[in-house]
Amino acid sequence: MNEDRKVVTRFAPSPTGYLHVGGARTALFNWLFSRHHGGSFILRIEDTDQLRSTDESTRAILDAMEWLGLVWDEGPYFQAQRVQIHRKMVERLVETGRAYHCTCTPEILEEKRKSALAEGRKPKYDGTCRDKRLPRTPDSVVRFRSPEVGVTTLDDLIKGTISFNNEELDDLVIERSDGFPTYNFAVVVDDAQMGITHVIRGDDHVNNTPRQIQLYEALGYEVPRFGHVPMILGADKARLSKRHGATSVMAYKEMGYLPEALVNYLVRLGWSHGDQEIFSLDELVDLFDLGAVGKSAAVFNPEKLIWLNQHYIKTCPEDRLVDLMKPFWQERDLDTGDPAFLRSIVADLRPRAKTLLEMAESGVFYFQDEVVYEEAAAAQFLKSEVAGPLGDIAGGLADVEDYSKKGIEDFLRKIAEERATKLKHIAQPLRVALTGKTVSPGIDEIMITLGKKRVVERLLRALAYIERKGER
RNA sequence: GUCCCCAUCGUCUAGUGGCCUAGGACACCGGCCUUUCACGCCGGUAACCGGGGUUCGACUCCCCGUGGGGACGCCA
Repeated sequence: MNEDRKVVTRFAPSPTGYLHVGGARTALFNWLFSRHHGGSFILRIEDTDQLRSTDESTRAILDAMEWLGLVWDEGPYFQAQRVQIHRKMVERLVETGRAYHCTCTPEILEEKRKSALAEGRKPKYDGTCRDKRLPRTPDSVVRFRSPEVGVTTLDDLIKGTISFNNEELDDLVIERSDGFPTYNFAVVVDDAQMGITHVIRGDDHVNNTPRQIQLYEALGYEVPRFGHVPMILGADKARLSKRHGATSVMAYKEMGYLPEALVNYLVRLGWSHGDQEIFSLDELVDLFDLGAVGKSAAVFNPEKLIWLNQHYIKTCPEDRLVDLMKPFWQERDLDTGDPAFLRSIVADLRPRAKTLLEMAESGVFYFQDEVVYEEAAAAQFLKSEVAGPLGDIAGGLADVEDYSKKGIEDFLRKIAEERATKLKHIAQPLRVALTGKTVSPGIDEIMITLGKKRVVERLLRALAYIERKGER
């Protein structure tokens, strides 16, 4: 093929479910490849399976693509709307003798398949109708007349050269009895007519490729370059599926992952650039190429994704992080109306959060003036002996002029000293009084974020709680 | 079963015949910091699937085995 032609790639999902992480990685590689080479990227929905395709799935896939930032230059095109074109091309093959009508029933075919498997043979169409020159009938399908001898060679951009003996390949169906083209045919016609120069897809398609190459040739099309990316496996090395955990891209959004974390994680599953782990999208566009994609399957490792997510939470611009967090708190009916308050909360929470969801949950106490005490925390720390120091804090806070981390720490240390105890002994009770929990951001950070007024209110509530408990 | 692909720490990977006493990252284990939890910092455990070749020299090249994955649909 002409090497100086502009690169055109595509992602062609079938709308039979959500976008899963494997598909997302394929889309990402296509997107990066075209961007890197200054080409364009097309989205095509392969909906020729009328039974399983749904509009909801299409919508879900588009949403996920957008969330990941994989914007397409053309499309989405819908394959089912192109059936007239496909039929015309099928007709052309029939006319030239490269395809023929077949009336074998699915039942008979299935039987033959089973017995072939049982006898240890490779199941192949036996060519019953190949030379019968049958006319089209309501139940007939169209099969491609594939060469019986010779070798078809694939020069894969990732896997290298792969050869197939043509005798391994049988006469595949290219048009179903319902008049719709099958995948292997439609994909060839569409890729060729849309000018796709590089077909980058999962390596579960390797075995389809020689058939497709034969179709390109029979149709008189230029054969594109292929790059087959290895599969993503679960922890047990089996193909990644729901039983390994979340596989839907949008599920990761809901679990509080940042799109850049998922993108960074997925790109490193199979691709690398020396020892570098963190990549911005711009860097990826600059650095990505198929030559650095590995040949072997990779195990999906949620731990590393979490680490990346944590990294991106730590480095995300504050305003954006606040915007990302809002929906998580609004979902919990919390008041997100005070921008300064939110910014401060987010600043407290972000260094210790793995996901936005976790961040949202751990920050709920900021919004609740009536702090809910965890039972064990209250039992251990809200006891009568801490009423003294907590009372001192509540009473003395108004006079603290330097209400900063430093000033607050000095103030608390002074109270500890006066009470002849150590800061650590009053820190936990104070933490429980302010948050209801034993684990939280730093006391000083919380006090600044909450402000003196709320801190005093919470302390008074805690003192009342201690008193009530003492009476029982 | 047949065909196709793959094979470096538990995981993701660097490595393209001498730079390897095999590097980085996640996870894990210690230590430091400390008002909890994290963050951070410092340190540690841990791998070239096996066997034959080729070569002065193999993680790197070839063959065989083994293991894993994929395909074998009127699904894509």
